[in-house]
Amino acid sequence: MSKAIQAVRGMNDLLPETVERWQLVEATARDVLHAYGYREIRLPLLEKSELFARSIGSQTDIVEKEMYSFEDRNGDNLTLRPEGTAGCVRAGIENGFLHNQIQRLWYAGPMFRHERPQKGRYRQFHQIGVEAFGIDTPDLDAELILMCVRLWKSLGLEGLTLELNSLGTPESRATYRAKLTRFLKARRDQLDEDSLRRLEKNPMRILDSKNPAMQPVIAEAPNLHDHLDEDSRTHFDRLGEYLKESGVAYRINPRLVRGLDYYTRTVFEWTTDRLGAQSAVCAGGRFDGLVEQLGGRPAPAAGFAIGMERLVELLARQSPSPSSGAPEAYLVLLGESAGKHGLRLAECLRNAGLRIECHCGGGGLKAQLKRADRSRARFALMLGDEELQDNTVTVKDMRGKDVQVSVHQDVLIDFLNERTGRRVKT
RNA sequence: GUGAGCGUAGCUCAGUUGGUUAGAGUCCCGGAUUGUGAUUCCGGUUGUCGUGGGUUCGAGUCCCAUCGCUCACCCCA
Repeated sequence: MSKAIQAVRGMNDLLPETVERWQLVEATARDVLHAYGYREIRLPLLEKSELFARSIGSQTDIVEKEMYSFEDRNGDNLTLRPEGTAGCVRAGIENGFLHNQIQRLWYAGPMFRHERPQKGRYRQFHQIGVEAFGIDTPDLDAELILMCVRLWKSLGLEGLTLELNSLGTPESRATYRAKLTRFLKARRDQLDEDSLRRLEKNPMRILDSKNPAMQPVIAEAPNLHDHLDEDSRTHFDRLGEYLKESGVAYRINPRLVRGLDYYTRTVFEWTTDRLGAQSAVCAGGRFDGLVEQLGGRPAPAAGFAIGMERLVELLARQSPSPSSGAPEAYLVLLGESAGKHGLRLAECLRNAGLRIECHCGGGGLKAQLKRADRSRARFALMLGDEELQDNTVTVKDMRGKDVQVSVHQDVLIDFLNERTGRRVKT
């Protein structure tokens, strides 16, 4: 045996058992999003590297050290997308559908970040992203959150907490940031190593520190909310009213800081305490300046992204795995002539919409029934010399009590439809 | 990028103070009167003990390096 090749670190295979749960989440999400008038958009995995530097921010960790960037054969600097918003905005500007218009869009797919893998964090991970353009009022912010609530409910998800904050406008944020930096610099000696590093690059992150020793300093630090501009404050208050009106519980977290530079005003995060350190399952906010920043006519926008791996993991630990996709019946074929007849019979059943797994490779009845069992099929259909003589099939219920009946091939479809409850027989 | 823990059969793991040909369960294959699965019983296949070096008469076990995995920090969905 030659040496086996391993998958790239942090890039996982999703095996069939897992995929079934993913498909359930994807289908549910699609239905919910469509219920709000959001339309799917499909975007490239590769973009010019500059797009991310200009949107996410050149000083952010994502752009500075986590992107999969390379030069292609033309010498263009390209990057595997680390998130979806930038590409979506780029596509909107390029295709002209943001120009003075309202758009509600969603997409799903893999994102790539070169981080150290740990629970809930992988180098290839998947997001469902939602973006709405052209609306600057907080009713949109509320709609996005209500959409999340509906999705959690549809999936039967429990234990998620909504955290809310407002970052204000770029101007009010800059003022606050300067004030915070002055405050922290005066207390340099009380800051830990991480915070000293963040002091220059992203001082607001210090407020989010997990280090207990930092808490006294953080408690005294100036509050972002006291520095919000008038419009941002009204916007935030109105969002709160909408949510109360809709019965959505939330917690205001003035320390909630998003890591991407383009966020303005509303930011939110759905978190759980059941997934270890990577607790954010869904997060988003407003990015009113991004369209203009990327070269489009100014247009307000807001959106969020769901971390699929985290959501699926959360779902997995609270409900047993769904068993969709199992065939309705497994066709057991005994002998040469049954083999020939069997392929035709299987096609016939599939024409009627049934999922049929047909035995291949010969073998005795015992071995074939064993496979029938493992296929998760409800029924085993046995076809041998005896059945061929009188045009019947022996139908064995693999899941119920040991019931076995002989059914004429002419009425087999009706029989199976009725027994599997696929359709009510007329 | 930093730290900690762990690498023994396809999978889950055991393996005494270093001491013969390295074990269990599971999975897979076959059998228990010819065409009846899942349950039970019997039999069988499966290992460069992650990799490379060192210590030793002798290393799965001790030491060093390296690779990989996991979790946490950081970061974020």
